[in-house]
Amino acid sequence: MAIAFTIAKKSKKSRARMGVISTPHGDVETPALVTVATQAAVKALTNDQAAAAGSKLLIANTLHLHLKPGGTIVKNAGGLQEFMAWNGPMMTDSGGFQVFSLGFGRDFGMGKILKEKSKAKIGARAKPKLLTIGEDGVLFTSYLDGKKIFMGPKDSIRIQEAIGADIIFAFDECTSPIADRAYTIAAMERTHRWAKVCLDAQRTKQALFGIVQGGKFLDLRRQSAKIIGAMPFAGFGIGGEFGADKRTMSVMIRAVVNELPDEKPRHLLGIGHPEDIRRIIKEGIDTFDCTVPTHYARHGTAFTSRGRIEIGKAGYYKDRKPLDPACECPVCTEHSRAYLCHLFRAKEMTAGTLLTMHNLHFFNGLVVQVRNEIRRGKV
RNA sequence: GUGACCAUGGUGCAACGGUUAGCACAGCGGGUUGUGGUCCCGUUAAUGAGGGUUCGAUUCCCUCUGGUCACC
Repeated sequence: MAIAFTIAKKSKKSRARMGVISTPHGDVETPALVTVATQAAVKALTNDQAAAAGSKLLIANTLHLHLKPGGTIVKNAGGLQEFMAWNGPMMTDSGGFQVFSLGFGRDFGMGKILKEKSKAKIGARAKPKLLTIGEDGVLFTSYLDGKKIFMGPKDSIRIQEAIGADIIFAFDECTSPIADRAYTIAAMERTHRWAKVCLDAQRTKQALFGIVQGGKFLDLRRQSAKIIGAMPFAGFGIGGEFGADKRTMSVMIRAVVNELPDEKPRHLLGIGHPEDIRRIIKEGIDTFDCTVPTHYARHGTAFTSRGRIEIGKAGYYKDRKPLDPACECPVCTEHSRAYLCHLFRAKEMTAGTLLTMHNLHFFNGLVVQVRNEIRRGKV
């Protein structure tokens, strides 16, 4: 394996642990937030800005980079890190989430976490329009030019090998939150078969993580974790949805973590609102990625120690305080809410940049705080 | 001074002699958890003033007020 995972301390109060993931591109202290850089860029930021905000480990996306510019371009540029000049560790997500997000997600305007009000309209047997899922993989319709793109587990691994991140993920099917038990079982079992194909296909020394599925069904989650956890992966991702509320999420993660080998890193895919961070770390999650700090920033939401701020509200025109008086990030030390409000309403790109810098600083700070609490035996 | 054209939410436009006057932006509220890079949903808000024709006028006519353009 090209990465090593060292656990420095296990909590006595929870399943939390702290440690270090060592990669050819440097070390990452865990627990860690993985900053999303889908298209080989943290949207709105330069690499230096992302690093200054405390981001150590980035995750790019295989399907997106495959569509543009293509794995070969990245490979010929010297690999992902060389290509984007990021001097640190990186992951690539396999494209499995896009089976959902470009399918059901797009067709029904749905996130992977189901909100009560969207439930009614969608038939349980509805099929996404832009893709077809088969035993060997998924036929995507490119959102860029309408071309049909086939991607199966072997293709995803080939592409991730070309892209060359330190940690790569098995190709899975992220099911929609409305999927019924029968469909979830079929998709889960297919994901398990694909996991085996990914392991067999791999030719590089990159760390390959398997992905646990099983949707909102606790027994399926256990089953999936047991099967995937027994495979010789370097680490594990936990994907899909986790039920209706935060407590259910904890229960599901706990059930999965209990089945996974203790000595290998566990990555929670796509979860991480501020209020989730301590909760998921306590269940034994080592790394997690989330678009919330960056995505919300570009839509005008700043996260602060005192809650969310919608910086576009006209009232902030007159507010000369920083976003978060308790924050020491460059945005909070230099800029007022009034200025940020103006930038956002004037649609200046800088608004997205500054809010992203702040949000990442805030989220990374929360993780550091929890890490320190583990160190001091408080979590 | 004369003539033409115009006057519709905060702004820019649309509509028709007939029940709830449409759209965009702005405003306000909400959403956005393995990112399709400024998005999605909801909501507030208007026929310049006065008279006339008509069953009924934002629409047609007159006057006034205000504006734009042209001419003297």
